[in-house]
Amino acid sequence: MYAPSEAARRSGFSLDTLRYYEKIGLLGAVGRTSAGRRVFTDDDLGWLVLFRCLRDTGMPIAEMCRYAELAREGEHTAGERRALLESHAVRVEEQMRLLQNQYDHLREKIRFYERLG
Amino acid sequence: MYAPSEAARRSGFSLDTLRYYEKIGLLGAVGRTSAGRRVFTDDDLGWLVLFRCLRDTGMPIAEMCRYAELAREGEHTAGERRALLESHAVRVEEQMRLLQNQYDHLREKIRFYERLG
DNA sequence: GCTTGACCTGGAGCGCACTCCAGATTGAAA
DNA sequence: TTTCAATCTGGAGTGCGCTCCAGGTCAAGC
Repeated sequence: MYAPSEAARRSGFSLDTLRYYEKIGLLGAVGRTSAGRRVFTDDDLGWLVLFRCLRDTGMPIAEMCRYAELAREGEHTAGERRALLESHAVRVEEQMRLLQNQYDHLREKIRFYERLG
Repeated sequence: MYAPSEAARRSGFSLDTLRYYEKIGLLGAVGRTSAGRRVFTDDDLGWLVLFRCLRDTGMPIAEMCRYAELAREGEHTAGERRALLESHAVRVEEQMRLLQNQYDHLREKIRFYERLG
C-alpha cells in the first residue's frame, strides 16, 4: 500500500501523470481511503513499472491502453498481448539501430572539431 | 542544386518541415529561382543531414538553432559548438543505456508470455 | 484549536514539432 | 494551348502527453 507521493517516487511518474493515467483508463480504478485518497497496491506499482518501460521505449499511450484493456479482458487475450509486445520490441530494435547510427555520425562530427584544435 | 521535393526525399524531412525550418531560422536563407521557388544547395543538404542526425538523437529544435547560429557567427565559435555536440552526445549515451535496459525488461516480459504457452 | 502539507476534483492550458489549408503561381507534358 | 503537378505565402490547426490551477478536504503535529 503506497500513498500517491510514494507511488510517484517509485514509478518515476509525477502525481499529475498518475492521476491522468487513471483518468484515461490506463490504470484501472485505484483504491481509495475513506477520505477519498488514492492507495496504490503492489499490483498497481507493477503496472506502473511496465508503463515506465513501455513509455521509455516510445510506445504511445493509446497502445498501452490497448494492452491494459486486453489484460483486463482476461487470460484468453494473452496471445494478442504477447504479439503487441513483440511488435513493439521489433520497433525498439529499429530505434536502437537508428540511435546507434546517428550517434556514430555525431561522434564523427565531434572528431572533426577535435582535429580542428 | 535540388528542388524542394528532392531535398525532402534526401533529408527525410517533409516539405512543410523544410519550410518550417527556414521560417524559424534553423536553415539560413535558402536560394530561390526567379519565380520564387526554393533551390537547395549541397551545403543546405549537409545541414539537413546534420539536423536529421540531431533530431533522431533527440536534440530539441531550440538547441539546433543555437548551434546553427553559432556556426553563422564564424570560426571563433568552434569550441562552443564542439562543447554543445559533446554534451549532447553524453545525453545520447544515457538515452542508449536506458533504452537498452528497458528493452531487456521488455524481452523479459515477452519471455513470460512465451513460457505461458 | 490551529496550522500545515498532502491530497482531492474538474477542467483549462501548455510546449513541442510539426501539419494543413486557402488561394495563387509556375513550368513541363500532352 | 490546356492541363496538371509542384510550388509559393501567411497563418491557423493538430496531436501528444502531460502540467497547472482553483477551490476544497483531511490528518497530524504543535
